[in-house]
Amino acid sequence: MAGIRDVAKRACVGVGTVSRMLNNSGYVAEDTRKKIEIAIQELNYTPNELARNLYRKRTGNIAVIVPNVSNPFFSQFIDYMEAELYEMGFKMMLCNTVKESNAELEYLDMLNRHIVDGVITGVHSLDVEEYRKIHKPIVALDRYLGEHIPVVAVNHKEGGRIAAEALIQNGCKKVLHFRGSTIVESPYHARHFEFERIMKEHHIKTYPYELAWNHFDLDYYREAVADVFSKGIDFDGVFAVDLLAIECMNETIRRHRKVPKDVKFVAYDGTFITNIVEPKMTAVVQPIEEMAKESVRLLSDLISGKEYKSKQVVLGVHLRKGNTTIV
Amino acid sequence: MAGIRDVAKRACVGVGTVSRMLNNSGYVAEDTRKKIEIAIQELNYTPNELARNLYRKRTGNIAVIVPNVSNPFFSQFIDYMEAELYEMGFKMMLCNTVKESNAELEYLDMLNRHIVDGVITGVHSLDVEEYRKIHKPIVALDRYLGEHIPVVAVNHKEGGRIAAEALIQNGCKKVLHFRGSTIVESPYHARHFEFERIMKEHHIKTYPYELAWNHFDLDYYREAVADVFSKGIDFDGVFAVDLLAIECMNETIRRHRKVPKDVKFVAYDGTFITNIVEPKMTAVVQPIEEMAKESVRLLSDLISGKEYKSKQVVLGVHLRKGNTTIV
DNA sequence: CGCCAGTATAGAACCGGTTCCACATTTTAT
DNA sequence: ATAAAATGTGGAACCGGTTCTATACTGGCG
Repeated sequence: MAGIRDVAKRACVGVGTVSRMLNNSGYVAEDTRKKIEIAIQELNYTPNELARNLYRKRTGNIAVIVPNVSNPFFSQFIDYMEAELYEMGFKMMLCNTVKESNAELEYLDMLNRHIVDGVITGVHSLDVEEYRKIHKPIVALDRYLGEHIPVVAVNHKEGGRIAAEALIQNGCKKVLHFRGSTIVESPYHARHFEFERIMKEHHIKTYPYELAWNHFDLDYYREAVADVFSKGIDFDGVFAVDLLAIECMNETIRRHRKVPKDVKFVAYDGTFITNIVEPKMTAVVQPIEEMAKESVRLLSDLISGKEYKSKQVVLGVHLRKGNTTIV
Repeated sequence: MAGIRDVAKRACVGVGTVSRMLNNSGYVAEDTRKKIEIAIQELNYTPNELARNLYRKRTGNIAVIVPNVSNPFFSQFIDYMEAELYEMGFKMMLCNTVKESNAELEYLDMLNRHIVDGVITGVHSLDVEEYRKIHKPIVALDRYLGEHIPVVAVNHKEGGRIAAEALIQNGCKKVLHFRGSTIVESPYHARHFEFERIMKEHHIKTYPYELAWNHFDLDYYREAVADVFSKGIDFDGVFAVDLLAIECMNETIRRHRKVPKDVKFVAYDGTFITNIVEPKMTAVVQPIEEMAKESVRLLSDLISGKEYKSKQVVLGVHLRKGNTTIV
């Protein structure tokens, strides 16, 4: 593999001159430039980014840590993320962490080892204390990791309110409410809290069903739905995350109850899967693209050492009406 | 940031000794080891992987190029991929290419620039000629790129046969057949070819509908379905990839035709979305996990320069019966 | 005419690791 | 006892870039 010294020798110039020409920095005479170009052509030379990065102390890589890419919420997030990072000249390193709990720590260590320039973390597993020690470019997705780490979050309280209001307007009286585990600390509790509060305010009965903290898969959701039905709970409205809401609706239909006539559904997340079921699901939509955009913005500000204005970005959610609610 | 020379100085040893200790290579006396360990602790030293990689001429990064991660087939593939690569000590660089056509070329150039050690490509866009020039570790997913590039493919012919037989056994007489673009050269044509052949053999009418080569998104599929219905095509069976089959089924249901009574559906891919629609979709299931495993195996053989046995891996598919077919 | 700013270049030093070579000391084998 | 082998170590050279310093030549201006 030809190196810059080979090019320099061939073009009868110094290595510095070749480097200056490649980077368009400093003076290079026009005919010198020509000579070097020819030498590069002849030797089929490509600069070694590794050597470059060693000197510059940066890699252009960003690690994005998520629990599970198969989940549509995360796959859409990753999709937008890659586009945003590409736009800013970064490459995306994707890290799944469901498999092992110490993987998160290992990935964070990549910051010290100069493998990545920054990390965007969307997982809720590691002890927050671990992050307190790290003073490197990190952005958290929907999770508080201490004052020094910026957060991109959604307005969960508003999300809970919107969902509650939708079900109330549809005349629901007995609402099945699947909620995230209270074991983990997360901003999303606000959504369930607000939902319950408003329901109580309107004297509407709810059946809160608490889910396990570490399961997001179809099989688990199916079990939860079976559990609910086996208990013979009678409901006319459901609030749950996309996949679970869908499973619940399918079971409802299989039991010959009409949607939305007998039972109304409001999903939370609003990923594409709420649009591929029949009837289309009414959903509180998270602004996934915005979340990706803001994450990248905050992170690149951190990396370039720029003074960023807001350490905390809270994005709004909105209701997308489908056909699982009537009004 | 402390470097290896700082550690050496602090521990009163040579840099070579520190390096040997860190890599467990060569001789290091027990008490020297202790001294160095203490120095590392005190300085909070972490080796710079960039410098290491420069010398070793490897990065431990693999680029995985897919058209679109949001697509469940690719998101599941990526999910398995990451796990496999992690297992082998690699990090995964994820590259989406739908956005720009020259992105693929740019990502391939990362091989020359020593940003990645290998590439696994699951896209069908670039001119095959481009690949012929590159003699670096590349594995193709379901695509022939010349003799020197190993391929992981599925047995599409078998897939086409299985789908055809399923629809025939269900008594379909007029089958709507969505097929991939014939512009790109790909092994998947075998599936459509075999499907059509068997249908013709059984004197069953088909409506082949050719899709654009570079669209895999819901909106495009929706358009295609609308197009078919607007043409008033009359069908009692459908063969299409997951998402498209689902869209088509939903539209069928919306037009008050019964599934599977009036129309039968067989999807191709069998990702999780075929299991979350009602009725569950009968599908020809691709062995996504195997594909990921084999891709990584082939690639790591290429990287380590090992003589690999099979340049071409063909994996089997199977039918998973859902409720969009009767028998 | 002499001085200075601008243009142009070569090559040494550096980034932070790894490996290799030279050399010293200890252990084992003959 | 002594050669040979094993153990242990320091530091130079190297990986392939970038930047900095030193040096030289040019042209414009007082």
